[in-house]
Parts: sequence; C-alpha cells; structure tokens
Amino acid sequence: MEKLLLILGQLMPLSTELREDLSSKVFVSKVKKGEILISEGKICHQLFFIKKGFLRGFHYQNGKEITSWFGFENDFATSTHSFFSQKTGYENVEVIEDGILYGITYEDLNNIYDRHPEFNYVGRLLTEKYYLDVMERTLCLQFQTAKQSYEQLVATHPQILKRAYLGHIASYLGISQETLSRIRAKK
Amino acid sequence: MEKLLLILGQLMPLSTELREDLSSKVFVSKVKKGEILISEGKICHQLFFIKKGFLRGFHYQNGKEITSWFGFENDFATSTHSFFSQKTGYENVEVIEDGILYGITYEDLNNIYDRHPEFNYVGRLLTEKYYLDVMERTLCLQFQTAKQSYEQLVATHPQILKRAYLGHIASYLGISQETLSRIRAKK
DNA sequence: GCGTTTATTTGACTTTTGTCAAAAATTCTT
DNA sequence: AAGAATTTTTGACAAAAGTCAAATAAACGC
Repeated sequence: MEKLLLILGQLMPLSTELREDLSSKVFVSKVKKGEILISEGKICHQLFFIKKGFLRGFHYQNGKEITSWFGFENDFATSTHSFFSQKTGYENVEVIEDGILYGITYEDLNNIYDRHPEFNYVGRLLTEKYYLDVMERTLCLQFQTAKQSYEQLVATHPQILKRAYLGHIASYLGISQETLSRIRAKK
Repeated sequence: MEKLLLILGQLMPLSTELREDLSSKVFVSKVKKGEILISEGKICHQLFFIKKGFLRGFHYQNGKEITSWFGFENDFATSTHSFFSQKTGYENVEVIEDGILYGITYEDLNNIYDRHPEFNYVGRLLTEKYYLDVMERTLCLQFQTAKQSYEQLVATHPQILKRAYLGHIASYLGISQETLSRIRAKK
C-alpha cells in the first residue's frame, strides 16, 4: 500500500482524507503464474497496481494470441478498454510471474474522484503517460522492418527481453516467433 | 468558441468562472490547406480544437512520411508527445483541408487546470478517450493483413476514406500505397 | 538427476507485401 | 477548356516475413 501512495504522492500532495479513502478501498491480491485475472467477453471492474510480479494483456486475432502490453513492478494494469468504458472487452490479463497486486474497483475509484476532484489531476497525468506509451509503440509498429522493431525494443525496453517469452514478445512486435528467433540468431 | 464550450460542457457542467477563463485564453486560428501547424524538432506549445477542417499528424521514418492520425471536426489535435511532455517532438501537423481552429497554449491550459482543479476531470476523460482510440488502432496494426486493416478502416472510419489521400491512408495503415491501391481494385 | 513438458530454433517452402518505373486518371490553374 | 501538377493505378520483379513440421534446448516436477 505504501508503495502505491508513494507513487501517487509524487504526482501530487495527497490530503490525509484522500490517503485514508484510498487505503480503505484498495485491496491486496496475491497472484500466481498462469492465472487469468481478467477474461475477454466480460466487463472489467478492477484496476491493478503491480507491487511485484509481471503481467501481460493479450487478445485473440485470427485464432492467435496477440500480446498488447507487458506490466512490470509499479505499472498500472487492467483490461483498458473494458475498464474505462465499462463495456465487455476483448482483452485478457494473465500473470506471467507470481506477484502482489493492489486493486481498486471502478466504482470505488470513481467515488474517490467524486469526493476528491483534485485527484483527477493524478488520473489525467497517469492516463497521459500511458497514452504516450501506446502512441510511441504504434509508431514503431506502423512502418519498421521486423529487425528494426526488435532493435528498438532492445534499446527501449530491455526488461521485456529479459523476462517475457519469445512468443509473447513476437506477437507484441507484430511478427511471428520464428522470424524473431531468426533475427536474434543473426546478431 | 460556443461549439467547444458545448462539447466540454457535455462532459461536466462548467462554472461561469471556468467558462470565462477558457473564453479569455482560447484563440481562433484560420488555417489553409498545406500549412504546417507544428514542425518536428520543436516544442509544441498549442493544443487545437478543430471547429472546421481536416488535419493530420505525421512523422518521417526511413525517409518516408508516416501518418499517425487524422483529425476531423470536433477533434482535438496537437503534436501529442511534444505537447504533453513539453519536449521537442518528432511529429508534424499538417492542414489537409482549410479550416478554423480554436487553440490554447500549454501554459494557459495548465493555469486553468490549477485554478479549476475539477477541470482535470474533463482532461482525464478526453485523454482516456484518445488513449482508447490509439490502443485500438495499435491492435489493428499489430497482426492483420493489409486487407483486413483496410476493411476495418472502411467499417470504423469511413470518413477517413472519403477525405484523405490514398498515400496518407496507406501509411496510416502501415502499408504501401501500391498495396492499398491493389486491395481497393480487387473489391 | 531423469523423464516430461514447454519453449525456442532451424529448414524448406509459400505468400504477402514492398519497390521501382511508367501509365492513367484526377484535380487545379489560369 | 487546355495544360500542368498531383494523385492513383498497374506491371514486373525482389525482398521480407509467414507457415508448417521437425529438431533442439531449457525448465519443471517428482
């Protein structure tokens, strides 16, 4: 809990009431490798903060698993589309390494936004950050060779290379696992 | 100006002071086809609301222009990365059809956020919306054939097909103009 | 530590898409 | 309306990446 409040507190001083409100609503959840936290086709009610562990979001396309993001310590994670829109989503969230998560429900979070309008500042800033992340990723996917995409990932997100499966990385880059394996072999 | 306040007002009731603050800071700008509003390598200081007209964001990769987004009436537009981070950016913003824009500077906008903390709610909501838009786009780019990408665009954003150049659409989809032309011919 | 399961690599071949160049079509200008 | 400029289409070929199948390699359970 402390870690989360620390991170949020770095963005904006948190009033005592806000800290208490957050503390009373945030729950802790221990998760095991292989566990599916959120399944496609359902409405996602929780937003998670990763204290420890490693998650990924993925969906199916043409019968294949496509990884859409990786989540590490101190990241926030959820089935983005479903959580924000509160409609059924296409995204699954899977635990890749055992971990400890802090969670909050959509309802509780929005109550906190209502009671503490200034907390929207934190929400805005974090959303902007994740927005920029996806944007940059999109630009990479849009017009690079498989090799360029891989090298960019090596340069910008070495932790993904270290901790994720090759197949997951390949689909994250939008290329086949075999192609990625060959690119690596040639270095 | 009215149109902008109307759109913002649909997200949250705006106090009189907030409306006045916004009105006093937002400027109007008439733009002509071909005009470059924002250039790469510079810090982008303005956020625009498109009252009328048609814009696109693009950058260069391997010597080619890559379109990263299209902006229509009632959309917000800026060099996203540069504006939010206030660092130099790689993105250019170009006017494709003559238009009328409402603009606000980064400084003025943040002063408004400071003076009206509840306005962060609007900022958060809009950011979430644009975040989801990019996310969805990314998923499409990640693992579809050129044909699938095109058909999805036809289905979800027909207005882009109607108003944008083929070359711009092709780079937006991450495919060559020739391939896109061939896909269209075969229908 | 051994066998089993899971993940990665490699090979042969196919498909898709990109590239370059030129032709056709469309739009703009005066 | 004619000519210029721009945009789109088409053709021939090359390169990149995907697919399927099998072989290694690594990780896991007992």
